[in-house]
Amino acid sequence: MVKTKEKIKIIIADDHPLFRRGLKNAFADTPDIEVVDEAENGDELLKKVSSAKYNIALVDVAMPGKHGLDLLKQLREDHPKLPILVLTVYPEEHYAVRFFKAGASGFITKESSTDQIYAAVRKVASGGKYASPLITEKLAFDFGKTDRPLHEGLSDREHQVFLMLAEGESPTDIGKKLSLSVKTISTHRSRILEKMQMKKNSELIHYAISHRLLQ
Amino acid sequence: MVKTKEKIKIIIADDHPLFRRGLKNAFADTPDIEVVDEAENGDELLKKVSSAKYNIALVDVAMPGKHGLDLLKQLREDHPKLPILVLTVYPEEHYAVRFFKAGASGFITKESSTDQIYAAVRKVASGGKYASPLITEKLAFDFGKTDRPLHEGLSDREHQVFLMLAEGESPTDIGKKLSLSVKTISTHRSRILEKMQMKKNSELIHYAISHRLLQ
DNA sequence: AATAATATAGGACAAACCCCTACACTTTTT
DNA sequence: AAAAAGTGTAGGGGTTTGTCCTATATTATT
Repeated sequence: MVKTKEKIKIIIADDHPLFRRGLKNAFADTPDIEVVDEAENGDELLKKVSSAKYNIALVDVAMPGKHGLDLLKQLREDHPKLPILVLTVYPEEHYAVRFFKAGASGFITKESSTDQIYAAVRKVASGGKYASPLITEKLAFDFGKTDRPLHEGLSDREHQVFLMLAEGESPTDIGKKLSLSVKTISTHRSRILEKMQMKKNSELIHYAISHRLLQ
Repeated sequence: MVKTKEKIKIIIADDHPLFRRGLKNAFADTPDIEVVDEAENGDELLKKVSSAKYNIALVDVAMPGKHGLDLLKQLREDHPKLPILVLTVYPEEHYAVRFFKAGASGFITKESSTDQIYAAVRKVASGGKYASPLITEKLAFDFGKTDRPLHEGLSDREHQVFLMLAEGESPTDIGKKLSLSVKTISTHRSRILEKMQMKKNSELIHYAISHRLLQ
């Protein structure tokens, strides 16, 4: 139907040379997608992207230098119209939401097959959003809920207990410090975990650290 | 000294299709190295390695199924003569020593350039050992054992349990995964805490995060 | 060969923890 | 105003962990 079709021009950003090579090679098989540039860290990506000749940025968010949400937000700010397809190594349903909220157009893991990646690129290039079925489900589930960070939904008492748990204090100690029964702390804990959609204290610790809620 | 140009036959094991593709593509450029097989997890690797003949196994040690030091040791046991070149995403200095002790012939990170990987493969194929300059330095440095990071004093098993605890896994789950009694995990935990001069699991988590030992 | 470290785990008991339930009180919603 | 939802508190009962001690087989180190 289309004769002179414009190729989708993408820039890939990943700190692993071999992974970039795999990507380039994979896209070499497609008639409609072309890797026109690459970057091996966030700063390089930001620099190259300013020349504005790409249709998509395919970005690993776990790179040295500027990375993660910071990188994503920066990209968004500098180039509001450039669609960003986020690549990640972890199956993190947890963070997918965050990335989408920060403006990503798609989210795929590195375990994905080439076909999945082609699909994601095409979808995103045409202005759509792409997420794996798993993540889509998760997003749908989350979308009734708060727009704010998870921990802001906690009550004052819960927040207080949350921080103490995140610091590794035992329910018993917390109970003593607050002159409450361990049972009470335990109940708070359950509600905290529920609100934050977590199952273990270790997740609270990770959350608190990554959100700089400690010290 | 080699006249007959036998190609070095390697099998690559990595769970990321695109990374495997990158590797294969990179070796397609070399006249003396050939990727003759691949595996996408540890068990598949063990199976394949027992049948066919390879000169080297190039193995990502962070795969689903059998992996890490366990995989390495198993490979070593089944095929004492097959040189194993370990690939990893982790910051090399933390783990290299452990892998060499377990019988790896070489150790490179996924950040390596193709040239470094070619060099490593050739070195290892000819019966040598390969380590990046950084690791070599580190090894030499550690020889005059100054104050080493706490976690390096752990035995392999302890290290493994340490990481699982740091990820927040419960003793019961760890026991199941490793087919060990909870008691054993508990004993390991005590020794880990003692060696690392800590008292609580939460400290392990903090340590692991701040030392980037978790993916 | 001797010694130390490692990997394994049992027993016994205590401490801690978790799930479920409950209830009073407050805030929000209808 | 009535109903619903949220918050702070805690008990009961069962499960999981931790502790301390002990033990044995296998490796490493000296």
